[in-house]
Amino acid sequence: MGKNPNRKHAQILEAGTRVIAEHGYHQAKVSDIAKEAKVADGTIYLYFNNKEHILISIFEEKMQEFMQKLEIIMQKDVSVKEQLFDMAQLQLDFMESRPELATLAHFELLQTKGEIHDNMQRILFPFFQAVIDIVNRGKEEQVFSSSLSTEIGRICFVGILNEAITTWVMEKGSYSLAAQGPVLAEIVYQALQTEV
Amino acid sequence: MGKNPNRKHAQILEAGTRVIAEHGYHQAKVSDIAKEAKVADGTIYLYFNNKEHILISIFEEKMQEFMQKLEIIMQKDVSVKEQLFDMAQLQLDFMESRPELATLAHFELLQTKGEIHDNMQRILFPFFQAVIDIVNRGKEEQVFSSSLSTEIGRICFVGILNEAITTWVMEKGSYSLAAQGPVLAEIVYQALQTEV
Amino acid sequence: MGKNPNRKHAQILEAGTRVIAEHGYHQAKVSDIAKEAKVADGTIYLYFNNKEHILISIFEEKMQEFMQKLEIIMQKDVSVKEQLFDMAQLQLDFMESRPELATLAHFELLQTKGEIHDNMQRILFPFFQAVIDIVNRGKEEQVFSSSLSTEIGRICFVGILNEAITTWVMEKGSYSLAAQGPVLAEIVYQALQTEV
Amino acid sequence: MGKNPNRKHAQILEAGTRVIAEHGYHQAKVSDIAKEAKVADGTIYLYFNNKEHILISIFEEKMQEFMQKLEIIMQKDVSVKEQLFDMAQLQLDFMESRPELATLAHFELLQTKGEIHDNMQRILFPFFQAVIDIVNRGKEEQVFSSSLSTEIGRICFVGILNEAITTWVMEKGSYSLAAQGPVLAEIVYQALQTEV
DNA sequence: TATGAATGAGACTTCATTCAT
DNA sequence: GATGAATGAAGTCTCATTCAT
Repeated sequence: MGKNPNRKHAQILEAGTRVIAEHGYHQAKVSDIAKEAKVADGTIYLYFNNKEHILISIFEEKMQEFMQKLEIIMQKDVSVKEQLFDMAQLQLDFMESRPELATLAHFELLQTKGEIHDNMQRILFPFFQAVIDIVNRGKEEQVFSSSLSTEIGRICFVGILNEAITTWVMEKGSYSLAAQGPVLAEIVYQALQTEV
Repeated sequence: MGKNPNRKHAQILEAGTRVIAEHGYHQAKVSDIAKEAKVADGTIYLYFNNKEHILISIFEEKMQEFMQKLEIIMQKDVSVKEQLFDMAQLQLDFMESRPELATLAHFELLQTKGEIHDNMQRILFPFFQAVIDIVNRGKEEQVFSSSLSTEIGRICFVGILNEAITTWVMEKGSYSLAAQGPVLAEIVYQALQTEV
Repeated sequence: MGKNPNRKHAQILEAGTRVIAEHGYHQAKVSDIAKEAKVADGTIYLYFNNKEHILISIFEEKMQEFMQKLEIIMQKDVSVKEQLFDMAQLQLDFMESRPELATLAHFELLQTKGEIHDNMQRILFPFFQAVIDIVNRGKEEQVFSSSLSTEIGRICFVGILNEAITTWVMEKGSYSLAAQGPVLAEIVYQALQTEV
Repeated sequence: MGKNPNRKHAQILEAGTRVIAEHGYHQAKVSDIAKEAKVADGTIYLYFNNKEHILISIFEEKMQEFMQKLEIIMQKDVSVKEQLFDMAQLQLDFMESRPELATLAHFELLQTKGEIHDNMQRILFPFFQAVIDIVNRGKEEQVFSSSLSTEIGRICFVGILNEAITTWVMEKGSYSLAAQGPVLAEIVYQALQTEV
């Protein structure tokens, strides 16, 4: 009665997310993850090559889920403004419902080299690309300033939302992150119109 | 030849900055820092209680230096716009001239608990306060939207500059960060006028 | 399709011989032997008590096969010289056709205590006895020196052939071992005539 | 008062020799060696890169000692017979005074691949070369048969002495190994005269 | 002050063995 | 009998910290 065949895989991933989010990657012991997942230490290694692989897998899986939702938004035939608002809202909603992920998401910033870094970059790439796409579309449709480089546009979008999420994490989710969506989106929308 | 009495203290701090910036805090070995500082392993512990304290001291010292420069700007009797531009420029200039610090600066994001986190928050607090002050002044002088909360204003400023710095670090400083100052400041300035 | 009832037993033994000969006993994983034998890990334990017993069983079985051939030679009514030549040739032929066994055969040297050692000694005993018998017969028939102890005689025979086999294993069987039979036997025959 | 600077190095090597000889390399735990050497586990790693390196170092050091004695014999201006007798006697004397080494010496036979094997081969090479030299000299001086290949000659010498040593180890040194020197040397001397 | 050899707790990972199916 | 997922004990190695000199 092993239930779902990869039930254990999911259990470990969930446990890993909780433990790493709480203690940080380096403080998180594999045996803690095992205990949290209610499996033996060795069982971890039936599903993951090593500790690093757990972290990367968590990130990859969550990001996949996020990207699926993002792609639906990206394919909608709506105005730039509406799309940008939807994107921002999605990001905040997603993080609010998975606060551990919000904590993990900043991990890559630290890893300026090594396998973890490379994988994080790889995994984040499609998201960055989506932001670049919406900025470019806005510039083409002349709702955004053509005097701003696309990269600077991406920095605005990502930076404002990231800082909002980080702040919320620091405050341990004591208020609604999602409720800030419209305001933050409006600010980004206005920022991208800056003529320089 | 001991020169200055706390010559060693400075040596260790500089060495620590380089080693931690290169490998990350957890990968940095105390013995590596000692070697880089050209002192014995044990000497480190004459100046610092433990490894954590090296990190905190680095951060504290650099931030002190930064805050001194920032205070000069804050006390100037100039327009809100000029002050905000000066603040942004200072931050970018400072980071470009100390790329290791830029790398370290994001460390606190990871530490959601523990002594490091608490100290980082304490050290960053005066800077955040300065940003809050300029936002408030702008709102009072009605150059910024009064419909934006001050905290959201702070998020805009900090988020956009942080992301610009992070991106520059990731690209290993392959372009001039300081040169982006005017554009980024202009964007922040515009963003803060958003009516919601 | 179970064919022979102890078909699996033989499969595992053959697989064990290959895997242990290739990697050595300690490096050989039970799961590798299972994979090579195309059975499940757990199946191994239906036929063998533990990993050690696989090794002992391999040795025992191969030695049994060898001893059957040796006994035929021992019962032939031929001269001491002919019998000694036949014995040497058999040993080399046998090893050349089972190079994995040659590798395993030296294992006992390592185990100066423990269950493996005791079993190896037990298994090798009949072979040593056969060598002792031929030496004794030679001494009785006065073709070998009576001034040599039988044990020293045994050491000559076993030592020379063993070293020849070991060398051949080290050279990864790049030449014919069996072809050295007549020369090596001649040397042993002469050595056993040494008066001291 | 650290006494000799590499006192610890020697302590660990001696402890390693004892522990590995008793339990075998794979059964010997690094922590056992540390305990036997009366140092902390971590101290081992100040002097050796890893467990393998301990084994190789033991072998290398003992072999160096042996080779120094052997070289003295090799340079004496004596007859082939006398030199061969001296070589055999040295080997037996050396092993009898270091029974642990005798146990270790056979280890290389097992390691048909890997770093240990390569190092053992490298370390044993000079000894094999010395045996080859004496065999060649005997052939040149026509005291040994010219119809025997040098390699076969080496096999005789090494094989007979090895088996004598192994047997003595198995019997746990219950008799004098060195006392067998003259007899064994005589046998080897005679064996090398075999015409084929 | 300064040194750096020594410590030893603790982490990750492996793998022989078990047992529910 | 057969399976193979799961177990968990055990071992190697690291590195922050100490302390005798």
